[in-house]
Amino acid sequence: MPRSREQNAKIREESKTKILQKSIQYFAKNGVEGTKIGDLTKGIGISQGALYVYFQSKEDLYNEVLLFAQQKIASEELLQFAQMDVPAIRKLRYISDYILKKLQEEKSYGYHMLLALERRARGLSKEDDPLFDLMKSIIKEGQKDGSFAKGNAAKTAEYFWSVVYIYSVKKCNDPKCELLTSSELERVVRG
Amino acid sequence: MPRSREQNAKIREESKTKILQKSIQYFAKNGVEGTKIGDLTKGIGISQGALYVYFQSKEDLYNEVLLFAQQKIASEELLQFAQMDVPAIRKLRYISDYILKKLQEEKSYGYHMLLALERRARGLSKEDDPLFDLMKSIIKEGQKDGSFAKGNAAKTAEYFWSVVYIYSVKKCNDPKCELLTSSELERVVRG
Amino acid sequence: MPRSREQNAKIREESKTKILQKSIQYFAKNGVEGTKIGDLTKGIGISQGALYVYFQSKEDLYNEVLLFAQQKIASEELLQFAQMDVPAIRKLRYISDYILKKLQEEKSYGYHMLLALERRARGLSKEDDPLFDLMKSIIKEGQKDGSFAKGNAAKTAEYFWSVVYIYSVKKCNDPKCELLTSSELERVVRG
Amino acid sequence: MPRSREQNAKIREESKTKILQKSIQYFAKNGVEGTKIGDLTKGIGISQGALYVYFQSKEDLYNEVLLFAQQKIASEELLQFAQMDVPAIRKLRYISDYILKKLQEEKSYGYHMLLALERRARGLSKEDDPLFDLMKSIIKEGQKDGSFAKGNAAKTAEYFWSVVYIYSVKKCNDPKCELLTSSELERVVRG
DNA sequence: CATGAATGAGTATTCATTCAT
DNA sequence: TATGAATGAATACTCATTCAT
Repeated sequence: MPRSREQNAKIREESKTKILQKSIQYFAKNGVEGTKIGDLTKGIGISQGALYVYFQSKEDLYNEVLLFAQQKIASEELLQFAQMDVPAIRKLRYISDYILKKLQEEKSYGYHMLLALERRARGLSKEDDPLFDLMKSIIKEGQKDGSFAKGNAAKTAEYFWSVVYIYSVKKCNDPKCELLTSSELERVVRG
Repeated sequence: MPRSREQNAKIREESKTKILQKSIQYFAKNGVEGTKIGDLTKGIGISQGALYVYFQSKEDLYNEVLLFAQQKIASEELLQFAQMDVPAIRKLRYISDYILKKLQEEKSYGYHMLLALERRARGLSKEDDPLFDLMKSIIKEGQKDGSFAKGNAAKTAEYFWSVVYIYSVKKCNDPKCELLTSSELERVVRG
Repeated sequence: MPRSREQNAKIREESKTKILQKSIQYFAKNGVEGTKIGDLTKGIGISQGALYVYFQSKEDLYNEVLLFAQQKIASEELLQFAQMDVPAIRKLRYISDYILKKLQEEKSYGYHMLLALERRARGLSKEDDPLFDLMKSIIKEGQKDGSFAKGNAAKTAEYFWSVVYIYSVKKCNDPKCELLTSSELERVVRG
Repeated sequence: MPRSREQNAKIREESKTKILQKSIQYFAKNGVEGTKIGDLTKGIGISQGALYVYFQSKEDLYNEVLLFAQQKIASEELLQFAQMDVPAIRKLRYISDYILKKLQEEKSYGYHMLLALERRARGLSKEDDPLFDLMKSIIKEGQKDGSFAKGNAAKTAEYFWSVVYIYSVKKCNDPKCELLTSSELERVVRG
């Protein structure tokens, strides 16, 4: 009895997700050029051919991995902090605490964050994205109530996430490295 | 009639420096894995063989390029600011102004800075280096006179240079990107 | 549907053996340095990449080829002559006849013999090997019954195989060259 | 004052001889393909360019080295033994003693002998040469007086020199290896 | 003639991708 | 779909030879 169309789609989706999930650490640690398909598939536990069933090319896989990481990060509680009914300065603290705690505790969180921020932090993309918008709106709010430094909110948001990015990179390369404290991280916003 | 020993030494020195100098932008833009020896030598205007007269391997070249960039940055006026007879806060300002102005004006300064900071910023090296020591001593001084935020000076110095690094990366990938202002950069130190 | 594990193992085994088998003549004729991977793979009828699926490097392939040739030679009837219930002098004659006949008739036998003896004959190895042990024991036996010249049996065995080696080389380079007769070859042992 | 034509010729000859002399060990140890011009010239203590003043190519140098080695060996006392007024068996002994003693005592004698015999021993040349003729005539003489085994004298001479060749190779690769004794060597002739 | 830096064709090796099973 | 052997274009590196000085 052949599988139904839905079952097939589900299985396909699961396989694809498994590959994306496990690819993240390779791209995070070694970049696109530094990641070898042979190592990757061996690490994942699939054949090289299987990869090309789900992805057209290494480049394609990498792009999907970036999207996957962005969605993972954005689907976290992170975005919910923006809607809490507390002053901007508290929101910022919740976010900083959350990120730094996760970076400290979950190795994979660093990989996700690194890849989620990669293109923007390196100046390769200016596209809108939820993380950026989140921080921008909090900064505007905080500037209005006087608790944050004046200045271009978009620029400051980018500053904030750039710092998060570079510390994700550090943590990814050296898991024992010391992270910033929340108040250190917040300096870039609060001035 | 052969060239004199000095002539040869000079030719060798010049060739090696030319290679190092011109390699910087390739490694800064593309990293080690992304830099192809064929492109590199074509860009420099030498044969592939010539490269291997001076460097044992691509990896070797890359390491020498990193050192070269570090020395270039450290040989700038940058280190002299530390010895000026002004308060720490003024030294910091001179340094911030200097770096941001150079990053803005000279494309190659970004390449040098990026490579000079690369290993440390990515958590791949903890070795002492002049830039790091410079900032650490200024921070200690500023903490003593109360103008900078308290905290581990080494950690704060690393924070500062990490920000300089990531903005060098941005500038390298997108020459038109907007840089931080000095006071924005200084936030990570002043709190 | 993927091949079964056994099918793959068989394919691998066959491919590897095919490469080893066909490489022999290249290394026998041209040595390691004189053998070009491009020529070799073209001659075998495979891509260059395929070679590196089975062997780590040219050096590695060469070493495996040496072993393969040794095993091939040692798996021949050659070793069985030692156990026959005849005097040493007859064993020696059987062996001499066998080797010289095969050298004469099968071009590939010369390649195998050449490579099997290569390292020992050139003074690059003193390891025990079946051919050497075979001859040593026959020599000891023949010395005991007085039919062979006195002297260090190991040294005499090496002498014998050295002569076989150099005539294999000759035959490999000049297929029309005249070989020794058995009694000429046996002189080194019989005195 | 420019040098006279003769002086120039003499200097040229000396330089060339020096190169030939010192090249021998490289070709003896590593063969043509295994000998790198860079190593060779460095070892000799001349520039790479200088080599091409005297020799057209590596191949050319190698051929001249072979000739040089042959002449060196043939200019030794070796050839004089043939004219001594003693039985063939004594001549053979003188020659065997002489060769084995020189091989034992002078490392460079092995290199010369190896190269002098190289092409013939490997079946790459059938040209007449003095060593070969020397042995052939002694063998014929010994066969006439009944002290040597019957058979084709040319073939036996080749056999003799092949053994000398392979033991030169051994000695060259492993200077501590044990050589044959004269009577062992003579077996191939005496039967 | 001598030097040694430079060349570039040649060579070994890698790796993303394909394809028969 | 899944496998992994095979491909071949790309890549790093070598080395005999040339040439300006």
